[in-house]
Amino acid sequence: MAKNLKMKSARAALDLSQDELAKRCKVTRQTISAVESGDYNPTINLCIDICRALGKTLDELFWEDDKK
Amino acid sequence: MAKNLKMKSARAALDLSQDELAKRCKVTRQTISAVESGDYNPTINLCIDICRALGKTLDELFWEDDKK
DNA sequence: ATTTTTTGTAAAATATACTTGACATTTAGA
DNA sequence: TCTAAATGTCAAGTATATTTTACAAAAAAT
Repeated sequence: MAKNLKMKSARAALDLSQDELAKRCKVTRQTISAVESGDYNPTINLCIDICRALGKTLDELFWEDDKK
Repeated sequence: MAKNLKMKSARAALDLSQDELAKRCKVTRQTISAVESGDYNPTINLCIDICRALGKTLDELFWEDDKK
């Protein structure tokens, strides 16, 4: 799976560490790290929590409109 | 959790049964039923598969912008 | 009215998301 | 340099998403 660079840059834009984002989403730093590195299939609720913490929507962080 | 009526109506608009949608998403009918009834926390990959099968995006089917 | 399809739901089993704890490496600041 | 914060990753455990099998009821079709 591809790395989630959109999420990584959205987090960087807010100057948040993985640990800080993890706390706001009530998961562990390892989980955030795994989601960003892309070798993961997180639940929609976690994705929504991440989006809210980063001020983005699902489409902005987790949707790829290129076909297939 | 609230029922996912956006998903239910998107499926109805295409005249697809839960079973048919389930096959296209490679999950069981029960899983689709649970997602629609809302007492569930599906994975993002399943959500994406459902969106693609129904011709919608994540924001259209799984995002609530009015929440807090 | 009767059959067939669709849907709701439930218990037990399996697959996997997520945690906990830990250690190594990289990056940023002093 | 030196140090601390940030990140990558791994193994083992726990929580939960998803499957399998099954039955009953609602809706649609004949």
